[in-house]
Amino acid sequence: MVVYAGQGDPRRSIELLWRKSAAEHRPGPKPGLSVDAIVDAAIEVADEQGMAFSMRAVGERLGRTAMALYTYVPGKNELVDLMYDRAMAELPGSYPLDDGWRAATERWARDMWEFYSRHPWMLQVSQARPVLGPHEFASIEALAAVLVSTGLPGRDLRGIVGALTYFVRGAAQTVAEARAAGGATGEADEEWWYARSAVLVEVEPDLAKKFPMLHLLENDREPIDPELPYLENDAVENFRGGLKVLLDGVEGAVAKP
Amino acid sequence: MVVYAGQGDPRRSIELLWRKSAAEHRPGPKPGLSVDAIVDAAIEVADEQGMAFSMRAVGERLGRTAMALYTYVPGKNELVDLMYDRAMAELPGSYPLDDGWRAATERWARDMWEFYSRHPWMLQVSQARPVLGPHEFASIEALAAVLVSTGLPGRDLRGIVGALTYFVRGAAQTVAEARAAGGATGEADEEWWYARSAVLVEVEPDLAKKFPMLHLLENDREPIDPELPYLENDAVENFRGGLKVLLDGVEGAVAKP
DNA sequence: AAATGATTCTTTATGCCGTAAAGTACGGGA
DNA sequence: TCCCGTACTTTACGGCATAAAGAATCATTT
Repeated sequence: MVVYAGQGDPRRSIELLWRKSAAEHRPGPKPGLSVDAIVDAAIEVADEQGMAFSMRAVGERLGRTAMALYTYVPGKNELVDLMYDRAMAELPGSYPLDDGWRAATERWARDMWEFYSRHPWMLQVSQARPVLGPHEFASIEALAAVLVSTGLPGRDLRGIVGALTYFVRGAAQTVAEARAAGGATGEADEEWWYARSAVLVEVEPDLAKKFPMLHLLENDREPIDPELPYLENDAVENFRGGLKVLLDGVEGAVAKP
Repeated sequence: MVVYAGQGDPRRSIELLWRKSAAEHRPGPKPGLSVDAIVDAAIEVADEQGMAFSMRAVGERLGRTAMALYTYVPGKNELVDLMYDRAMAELPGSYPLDDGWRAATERWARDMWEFYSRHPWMLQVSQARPVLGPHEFASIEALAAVLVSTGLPGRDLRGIVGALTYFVRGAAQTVAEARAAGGATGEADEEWWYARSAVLVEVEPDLAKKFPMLHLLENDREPIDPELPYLENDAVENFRGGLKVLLDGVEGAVAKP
């Protein structure tokens, strides 16, 4: 399930994100919950069960029914926006530039990678439209500050920010989904590959001859961390290699204006 | 909704993908449908309604109930795998290298961009594990052939393939989801921004001062195609700029081994 | 002190979804 | 002609988000 940002009433959504609600409440029972408590609980549930968590599950974790949440939050979409921005608060607001923009950008990429490992459901929140919460702004600001220090004009930087963001998200998504798929079926990567490659050669014996370039791509594979499962090793290797190429490209732009 | 590849019975799934089912059917009524007819109908529905299409909707398009599909296809997951591989058949199996690998790669990127525009639901099929269908293989083979021609070793190429793929998918996702979100609510980008920026300045008047680097990023914006909505122009600009930087990085690797 | 009415939270219900299970109608082989 | 596997429908189940209505609570007004 992909969740699209900001579809409800704009005023209500943004005031919730920036916590600008009037805190007064006179009559009636005292509120036993709060937006923050709900958001935190929802993040916990999503970390465990993925984006397909249910309002029931969040309510249960708080000892309430699903409908109780609707007192504090207009709906699931808005709750996801709040979760998104709340999680972003974990990310650094700035990166030291002592070792130059490249080291800082690498640091940013690693932080993002680990962040998405902790909160894989974040990768399923649509990027089409920003959530417009305070921590989302802060997180983009941190990367922007690093890249502005290259001296490149905004026109170039926008493409670079996009490329870096897409790249990190894509790489993180691959491992996240591998873990989710493996976790869901309890099937490790090795078993998965074993079962399928057996059928594959049976069904298409000339696979290697039909797609020779693919086989060339598989050369020189060196295990990085034998503790990690197959696909994760792949992903880590690809992440490092891809990031290097990307940053080389940026370096080229910085050198020759 | 994100759909994970290959979770069912491996033999059944792969034989379906490669269309290796025994075609004999003796007793009983003649089949009125076929796997291909179902897959084509499902793609049509998904093109219109996105990945959250329902089995009922696909059945209706074929004049059947949802359950009729289960005679041909084990479940929705397997159907999505089939749709994925079927759609991939639209992509070229090879790219001419007459103008060099860079021109060919740019062509590939543009093809992918347009492909994802036609079939945005493809972006929601998990990339963690390959579908292992014939057209998926062919499509990766095409890009691999282009990149192998650079002479770079497989170790480098895997990272580059990843970076290119993540980048194109990410860029395409941004427009695809913008269109989907706009289409769902009938809200154009301009209106969306207008409503939200008004509330935003009201809620946080010092936004520009709090995030100064973000504002630097917004410099020098030039409209590319005034026909396109706001966010799509952005996306096209970012796509071109990001791809340039990425390919510059590859060029650096090719020049200096 | 009692009544009012806003507020929290639960209960119930609606209409989606994928798909399991059971039933019906068809038609080739014995 | 009967048999039985096949194509397809009907019905049903459990799960989802959430609308609507009711119960319980408590600051404020009378």
